[in-house]
Formats: sequence, structure tokens, C-alpha cells
Amino acid sequence: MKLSKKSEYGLRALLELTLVHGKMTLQRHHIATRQHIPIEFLEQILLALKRAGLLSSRRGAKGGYALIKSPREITLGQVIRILDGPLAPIGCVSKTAYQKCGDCPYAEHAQCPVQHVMGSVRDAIAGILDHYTLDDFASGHRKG
Amino acid sequence: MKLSKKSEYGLRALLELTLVHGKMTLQRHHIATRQHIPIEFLEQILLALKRAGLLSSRRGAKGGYALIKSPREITLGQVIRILDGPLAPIGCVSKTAYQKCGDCPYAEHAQCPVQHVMGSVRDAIAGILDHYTLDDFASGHRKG
DNA sequence: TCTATTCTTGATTAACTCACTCATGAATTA
DNA sequence: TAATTCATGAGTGAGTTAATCAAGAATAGA
Repeated sequence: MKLSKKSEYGLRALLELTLVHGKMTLQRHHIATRQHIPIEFLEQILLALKRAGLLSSRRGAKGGYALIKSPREITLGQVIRILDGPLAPIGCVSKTAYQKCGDCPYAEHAQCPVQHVMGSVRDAIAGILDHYTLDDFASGHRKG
Repeated sequence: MKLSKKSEYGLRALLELTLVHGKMTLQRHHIATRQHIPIEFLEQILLALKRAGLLSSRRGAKGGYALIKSPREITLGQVIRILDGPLAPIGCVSKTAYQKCGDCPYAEHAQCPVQHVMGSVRDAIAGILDHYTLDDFASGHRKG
């Protein structure tokens, strides 16, 4: 049930970008220095977030990265799905990337007890992360 | 945020043992066949659960495995912690295996936003898995 | 245009974990 | 004593994680 370094770094990078949103862009080395992230690894992460449509970037002197959308429109769930894949603990209960389990003897007719519990775990995780925006994240407050 | 095959198999094996609890023991090949689990891998899992005090075993002809405790006293949270380690998505919010994060710029004084959200994710996961017993699991019903 | 700066792409890597598999040994029953 | 079953520890191949490296393309300013 682990969050990867990739996602953790990604969230911390987005936090920096959220704090300056609307005011300025940030270069990778600024983000890397402030958040103690290895710069080349950070790059991969920022590019993945760019490809997913969350960030814009400019090359060259005075280049940098910026949030494209409002921090209120981006949830942590979205970010983690981009960087780590589905939130569900097991493929057969994922709503964004369902995969039926090959070896489960209960198969698809879903009397599977594992599927049942893990379904509620998935809902609990997604219930939090899909309602927690970058804005909430930056202000450090929880949403009701 | 994934559940390993090891834990999944472990839960399915315990399900079989729960169904016959108090009545008989089961041999690894029975469990393996019924639940489609590779037998040598299953063995490792059963032994880990034995070492953790959940199962008893007997060798030789008529040997087998059995639950030591009542299925009402064993939670899925316990099982997954034995086989997969802590439930928490990140070490610094684990209650059973806390580890402070080395590179986080917010360090221990816990104004860390990542720590904050992941803390609630941990609580949500543990809230479900630590209250869901093998008994609930076998009856396929959720606890209120 | 030239140069320095910065993002972009793709390849490569070491270390680790996952999901087994194998070989050998020890206990139990018949 | 022979067959059966659990017990232990080592080994393995594939895949993932967390980077690292090298070379290229866009931009700004001189």
C-alpha cells in the first residue's frame, strides 16, 4: 500500500508551483533545491505532468514550468494516478483501470470476498484523494 | 497503493482455513488447489502466518494447517501487516512502523502537507482493515 | 548571429522487490 | 522402514524504482 517517491516528489513539486500560481514560473533547479529532489528525476516527473496536461513549460533562458489549471481543479488523486497508476489496491476493484483477476476462483461474478473488502478500501482512498485539491494541499487544511 | 499477491493469497488461504475452523485441518495442496495458488509460494505464506502466531501446523501423514485463534480475533489489517508490512502509504505516517522521512524539507515538526493527507489515507485504510475480521471476511459481509 | 541557458528526448543503470522455484531436511503415520 | 507432509534456506528471472547520462532543440540577450 505504498506511495512511490515519484508521486511524493511530484506532489511536493506541485506544491511549489501552487504557491506561485498566477505570479511566476519556476525552473526545475529551484524546485529541486527547495524540495530536495534529485534534479534529473524531477525532470521526468515534471514532463509526465506536462504531458498529462497539468503544466506548461518554456525552454531557454527565463524558461520554467507553471500550472496550467487552477489549483482548485487539480486533485491529488489525479496526480497520483498519473505518476503511480490506479489508486485501487487490486485491479479488479479499480474504477479508472479495471482489470479482471486471472487466478481468482471467484472470477467475475463477484462473490469474491477479497474484491469486496478491497472495494471499500479503494473507495475510502479515492474518497479522500479525489476531493483533496492542490489548493487544499497548499493551505494544509482538510476539506470537510 | 497495491496489495501484493502474497497478501492476496494469504487472505484467500485464511479464508479456506476459516471455513473449516474447529472442524478439521487443511493441507497445503488442498488450499493451493481450491484457491489456485502456486504450492511452494503458498508454503512460504503459511509459514509466515504460523511464525506470526496465527496458525498451527503438523508434519507428516495427516498433517496440515489450522487457525490457532478465533476468526473473530484476526483482522485483515493484521494479516496484511504480517505479509506486506505497514498499511501506511508512507513511513512517516505509520503507527505500527513509523520512520521519519530523510529528504522531506518539512522534517519532523510535521507541517508537511504530504504527511497530513497521507495520515488521513492511512487512517481510512486502517479504519477498514483493522475492523474487518476473518469472520466478516468469510461471511462476505461488511461490519457497520 | 553567437552564446548561454533551459527544457526535451531517449537510453542506460544499479539496486531492489515480487513471485515464484528448488533442494534438502525433519517430523509423523502406517 | 517407507511414504507423506511440513520446514528451512537458498536461488532465480522478470519487472519496478529511482535515478543518471548524453545529446538535441528552443529561447533570450549580447
